[in-house]
Amino acid sequence: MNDDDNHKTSTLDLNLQLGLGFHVEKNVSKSLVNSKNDLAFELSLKRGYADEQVEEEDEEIAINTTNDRNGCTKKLRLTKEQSTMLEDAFKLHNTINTAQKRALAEKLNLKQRQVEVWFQNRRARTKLKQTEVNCIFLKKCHDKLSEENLKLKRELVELRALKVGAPNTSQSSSKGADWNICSSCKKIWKPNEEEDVVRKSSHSTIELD
DNA sequence: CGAAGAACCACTGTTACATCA
DNA sequence: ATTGATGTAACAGTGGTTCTT
Repeated sequence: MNDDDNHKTSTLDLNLQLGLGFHVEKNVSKSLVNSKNDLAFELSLKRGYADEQVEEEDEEIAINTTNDRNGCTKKLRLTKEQSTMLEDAFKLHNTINTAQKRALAEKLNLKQRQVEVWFQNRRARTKLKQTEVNCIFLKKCHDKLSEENLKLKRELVELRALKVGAPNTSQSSSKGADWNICSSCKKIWKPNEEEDVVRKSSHSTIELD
């Protein structure tokens, strides 16, 4: 690592510590990388050469994965410190650009790929959590509206009962009280005059839902 | 200028492993 | 010591965007 690299890393580290690097947009971050003699670095970054270079560097640093007998990568948990710092970075910005990824990976002794995967998984977890919160919220709304709807239907029944029970109507006052709310299906129904109470399937109803 | 292909990135779903009760 | 549940690191597949030819 040359002096320019050290300068770049220390600048980025400072940004990470101060939370500056995650407040800027992607292109602005690129201009940060682009400072001074970093034009060549940016060009190589654009062409993907930088990643190859970093991959080689990654092999030199300690990582949280080991190989088992079959050569498969074994998953090891991130340390508390690594998780905390990743969380802090995520709080500032839930996506990272290449430079930030590189700086974080270097700082945490991880591969860039690990940092990238961590952010992907973290975003997925956040989204899942938010979906759950939204579901709970919508369910509460639904329950509240259902309750309100039921209340309004009951009011309607009462008003109809009053209307049919009022003087100068052609119907008898007792008929208004015939409207019922089925406790199981929550339908408002009016049994036919000759209908058996048990034969609820044929009653005239008002849908509540 | 538009089309095709490459490279990159983010997202989603899945798998495999670590940890805990 | 064993087992099932849970959390999560890692991966594969896919689609969108950007750049190059």
